[in-house]
Amino acid sequence: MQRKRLADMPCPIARGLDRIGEWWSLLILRDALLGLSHFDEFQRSLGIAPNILARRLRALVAAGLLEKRRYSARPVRYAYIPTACGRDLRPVLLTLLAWGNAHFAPEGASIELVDTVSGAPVTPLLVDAVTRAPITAPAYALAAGPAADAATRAHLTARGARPFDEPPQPT
Amino acid sequence: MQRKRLADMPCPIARGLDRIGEWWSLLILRDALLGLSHFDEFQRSLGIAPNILARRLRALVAAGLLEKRRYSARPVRYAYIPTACGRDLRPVLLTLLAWGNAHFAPEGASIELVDTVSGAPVTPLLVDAVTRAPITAPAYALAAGPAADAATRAHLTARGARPFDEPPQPT
DNA sequence: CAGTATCCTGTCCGATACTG
DNA sequence: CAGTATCGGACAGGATACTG
Repeated sequence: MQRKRLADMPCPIARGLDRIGEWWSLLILRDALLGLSHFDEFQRSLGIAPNILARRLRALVAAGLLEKRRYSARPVRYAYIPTACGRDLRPVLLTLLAWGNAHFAPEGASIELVDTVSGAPVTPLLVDAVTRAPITAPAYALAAGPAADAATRAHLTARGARPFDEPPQPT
Repeated sequence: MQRKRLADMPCPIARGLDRIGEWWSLLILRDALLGLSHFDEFQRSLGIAPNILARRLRALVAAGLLEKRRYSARPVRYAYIPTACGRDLRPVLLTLLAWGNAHFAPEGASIELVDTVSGAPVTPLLVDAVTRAPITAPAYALAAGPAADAATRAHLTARGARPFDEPPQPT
């Protein structure tokens, strides 16, 4: 067993990672969400070897994040379009982008999220979809869900529904 | 060149990926944000080999996501605490968690985000931090920032500030 | 243009044994 | 308990050549 099966873990983060764990996958998805759909568009944009790109595209299609759609009969040509599942990854990409800009772009952002009307840069914020309250500790926490197994339940409750990131207490 | 240097790419997503690209990293961060801090806590929680855990912890400390803090003098013992940068990863983890629950948990969620007061499950939503408007296409888009190089700028403007995920047009 | 077919290398990771 | 030291296997990824 070279690699533990991420998809078998109960944690939804691990399950998600199983689909996008290879570091090309998210970059391909990023480009696909930007509107790229043809093989050579990805290739030029990413500078990726063709065999690797083919492999990753196949995996993403198999994982249900991309859809292979024929757009030309002769010669046979396929476009790779994000599925609903793939499009739902957008918030993940955007938070990741914000994080990268905040911490690893000392010279300023090279790509940023903007309001298309005003053109002004936008800071994304994660809130409760219902109350619109920012999701911060300790008002929100991770807890065992209905399908949690005993181990997961014990793991979470042992820590008393820890808020998931409260400031570390000084030791 | 066996692997392109993710950190050298202009895209903030790629830069971020460079820090958390190995699939253990996010799981370790997840546990660290849940409050785990000792070597054997991570080891038990993840079922990871000790040498790998040591390597990943070292990398995470080097990347500035974790801080190594001595909590015992004899024997010398260290705790691994998320830094501010590591804590800022929380929204990424939470959106990833929501995505995993939405798409890869057919039997229901095993771990979910809850309101600590009511105990009710919470759906996270990404909004504009200022206006609190949900970030959806085409009102928001990715655009070249102040530090964008010519290639990046061309790449983005060539598509006319594509909304980053508008529904694929039927072909 | 859109891939496929080979070959190769790096390294992530697992297993295990060992140490202060 | 908190790691380090070795060893080996699997595979992601790179380079390149080739095909309809």
